[in-house]
Amino acid sequence: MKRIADSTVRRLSLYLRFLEDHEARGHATISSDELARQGGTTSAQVRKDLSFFGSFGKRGLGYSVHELASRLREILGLGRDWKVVVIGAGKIGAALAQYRGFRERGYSIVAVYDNSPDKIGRPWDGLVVRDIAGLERDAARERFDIAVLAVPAEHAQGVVDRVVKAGIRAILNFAPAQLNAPAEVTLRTVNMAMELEGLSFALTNRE
Amino acid sequence: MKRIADSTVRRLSLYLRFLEDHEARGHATISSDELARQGGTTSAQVRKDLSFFGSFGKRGLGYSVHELASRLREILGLGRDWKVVVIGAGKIGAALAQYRGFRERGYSIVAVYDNSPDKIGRPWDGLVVRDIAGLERDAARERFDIAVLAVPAEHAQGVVDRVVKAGIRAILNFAPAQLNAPAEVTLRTVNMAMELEGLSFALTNRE
DNA sequence: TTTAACTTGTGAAGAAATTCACAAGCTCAA
DNA sequence: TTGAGCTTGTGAATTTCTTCACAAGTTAAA
Repeated sequence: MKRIADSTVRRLSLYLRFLEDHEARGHATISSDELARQGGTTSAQVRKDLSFFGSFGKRGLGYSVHELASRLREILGLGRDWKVVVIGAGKIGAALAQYRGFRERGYSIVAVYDNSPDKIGRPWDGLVVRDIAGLERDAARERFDIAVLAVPAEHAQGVVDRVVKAGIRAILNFAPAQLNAPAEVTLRTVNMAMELEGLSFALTNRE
Repeated sequence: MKRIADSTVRRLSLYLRFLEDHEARGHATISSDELARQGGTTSAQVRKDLSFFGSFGKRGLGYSVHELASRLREILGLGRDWKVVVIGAGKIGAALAQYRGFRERGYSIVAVYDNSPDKIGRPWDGLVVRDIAGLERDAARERFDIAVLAVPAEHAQGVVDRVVKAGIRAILNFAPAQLNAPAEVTLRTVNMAMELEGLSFALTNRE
């Protein structure tokens, strides 16, 4: 498959959100123009994004809301359940765990790890905090799909290395650190500092 | 000033992080190549990013770590304190509040708002949760710079409208919703669902 | 001083992403 | 069946972003 830009994938997520709204309201079809308006983009962009994956619309009519939503779910890998492990049983991990959209979309948090003796063994959102030392062993048996990192920046790279060794191939990192993983592992970082600095940059450099 | 791409600003944040490391280790100079290696980019990219703002290096030698860090802080608006309000006194807001890097970099959380009678008046990280109804009035007096939104998606647009009316011109949104704000307001959204779907997309569409 | 080894800053080239613009297909009403 | 009114899908054009490549400046050693 031709390489798909990250920006395209993000927009597909967005379109899916809108489609689900429309689905809930019982709308049968939607045009690229309507999707574009809601997503803050252009209709050509919407059609181009979709065109990488096939042609889902009907000329003159638009897209079947239900069918397009269904295709996007398939494209985004929402057709199955993903086993997510949270690494770091602190506040950030806890905030993530209570995020509704998580389970709703098929991401099930099946385990939580920490390295602190104070936390290991404690109950945590219906689970018990496990010792990070057992990650590789557990992963071999339980086949985790995605690791969410909510650990301090100074430990993040070490955790990534273990996660990779454990055979997990997708990582969502919340530590404010630049991390390296082999090419076959997908790593995304959400960095608060970067977002805030984007804002203060804009506030400072406004003409 | 020429419009600066978002991607450039994000990289500047990254470079600053590295420079601070090097500063702490007492390194006097650094080359674009070293910065690039750490940031996962190319030296040409580093130099190009910096060139939008001036020329800070010395040929044959590289950049003064201290001077470049200082210039980047200035560019990113880290020379002053920013007054941040958190809207939504739930778990996400709480997780944000305890994030160290926040205060360290000059972002001070000066107020927290909610609309729930259960929460209003309660202590919260050294503050007292305020009634969102008073936002506009408070903002006029206290001159808030940045609003961090940690409210349910269905309320997010309403809150944005109030925040804008209150004269705040930068918003960091954690609600999984596509929001609209006038052009003079900078709005960034961090959307967990989008990040996760980026991962499951990658896992699903790997050839 | 001279030379070798570096490194920056930046136009120009190249690649990637977005937008344009239009042929072609579909629907509906008459 | 015809025609008007929409809307898609997609090459081409355009814009934006990244990489190339090299002149010019700096350092240090001989």
